[in-house]
Amino acid sequence: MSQPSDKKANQYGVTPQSTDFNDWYNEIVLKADLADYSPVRGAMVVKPYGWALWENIQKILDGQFKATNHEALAFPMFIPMSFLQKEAQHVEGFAPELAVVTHAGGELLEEPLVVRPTSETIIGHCWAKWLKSYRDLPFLHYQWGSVVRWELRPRLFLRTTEFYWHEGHTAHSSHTEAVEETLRLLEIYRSFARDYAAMPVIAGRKTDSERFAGAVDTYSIEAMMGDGKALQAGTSHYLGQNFAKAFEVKFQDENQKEAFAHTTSWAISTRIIGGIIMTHGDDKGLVMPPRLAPIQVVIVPIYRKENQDQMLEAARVLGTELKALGVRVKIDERDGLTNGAKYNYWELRGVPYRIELGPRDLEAGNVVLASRLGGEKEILARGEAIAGLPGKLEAFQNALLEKAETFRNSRIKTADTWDEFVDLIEQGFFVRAFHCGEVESEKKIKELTKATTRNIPMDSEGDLGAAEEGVCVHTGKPAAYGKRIIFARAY
RNA sequence: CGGGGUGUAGCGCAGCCUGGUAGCGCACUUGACUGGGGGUCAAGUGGUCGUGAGUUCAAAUCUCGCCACCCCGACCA
Repeated sequence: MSQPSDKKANQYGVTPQSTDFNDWYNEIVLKADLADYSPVRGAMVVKPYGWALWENIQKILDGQFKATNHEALAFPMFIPMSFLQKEAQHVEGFAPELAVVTHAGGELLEEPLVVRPTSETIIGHCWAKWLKSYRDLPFLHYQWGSVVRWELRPRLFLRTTEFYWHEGHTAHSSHTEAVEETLRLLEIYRSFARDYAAMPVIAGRKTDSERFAGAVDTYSIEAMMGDGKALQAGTSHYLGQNFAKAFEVKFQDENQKEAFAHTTSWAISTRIIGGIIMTHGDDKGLVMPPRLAPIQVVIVPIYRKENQDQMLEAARVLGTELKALGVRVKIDERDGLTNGAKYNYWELRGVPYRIELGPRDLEAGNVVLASRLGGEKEILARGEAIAGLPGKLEAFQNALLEKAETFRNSRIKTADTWDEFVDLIEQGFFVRAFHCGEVESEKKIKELTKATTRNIPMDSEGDLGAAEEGVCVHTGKPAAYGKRIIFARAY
């Protein structure tokens, strides 16, 4: 662990966000014990604390999938190379980043196997076998697993060679139903990000150039990181009949006619952990949203040698009472560290609340409560503190969301002229602007400003999605989409 | 692949110019003292100096090749 003597590090041993946001991010991930580098470039090791966070994310999302009648299953990680080639856009999109197995069992394989970059193709293949009648539909499937994309510039959590996710795949008899499904998942993602990760996101449809390889429409939730850059935190795709036609996913409909299924796919990956870090983290380290935090409250017993056993025991009893209320508690029983070192240790790891329990408190029947969001430490009567903690955790959750929302709202601006647009992007804002919808123009904008279209906000996004007419901020042509869209530099 | 940079203990670095057989801080181990915001003292563990070759009595240090990693750009959940 680096010390305050490090060149760029602050008193907490971390490069401040304002000095270098990227360095800050990398250091936090490593020092907070979320992940580590592996011997393979770009492939990360997720450490227990990071995985515990991911497990909490999985639990919530998995519950929501099941509540909407989806079924979990598992497809293999190896896909015949020829499958990828069946959907033209798809192979074009993924070819550069495929990892391919050419040898197995000591022999050259007749057909190379792709390590799945995503599973639309192999699932399409299987569905074709399973689907006979409209009565079989819909297929509402999803799987938890990992996929491999040979990225050129990996970053812990944000862009790793192998990453963990769930991928949902559904097949429907009608266009309408498939589109409903696509939007249903977008809403599940939006509310998950907001209500659990405390990340305010903009739900919207992607423009042509940002669409998933092989999709008819791609929807995303876009979050704003602490440096103003955008992070695509989840996607939901309406695939139309593209994959159904490539894999002959067809059935006999009510009118005894042969029809192709309409399919969707959707995903949230471990990337969202990077999003949580960069949305809430500060110069002391992580700040975990309580609803996802592996540890919600840490108890630091304060003692001297002569009362060590007594204080540890008191801490354990307190911990047990909190656990009984459903609070995720950790007791820091490590000896030989000063209290200050422990405080910093848990603050770096973003634990929302810390209870200090010392001899004076024990005698007076009090505890000291400190919030990761700062402010004065509170001295509370023991019983009151215990009973009040679940409520405080909720309040903490809300405060985090509010903080993130205030920050985000202050960094979304509207531009009507090109000069304005460039200036705002340069300053790191999300920019609402009209666009003509031409892919060439999007490319040019990216070249000139490094900004891309994030999405076309849904009508439900309030002012951000309000209907409005205007002319393209880049070409001056009439605007497409009937509203302003979001531009930003992105991860 | 293009541009830049770095490889010396787990991490961060010094030593290299001017060759003489490796050092500092943190971490780690042991003990004592300490203990309400990153403690003190003492004693320790840990390195074929990225790799191969060359020059030399002698190479972390000089020469040449190779490799790896990091940062910036194109790609992306």
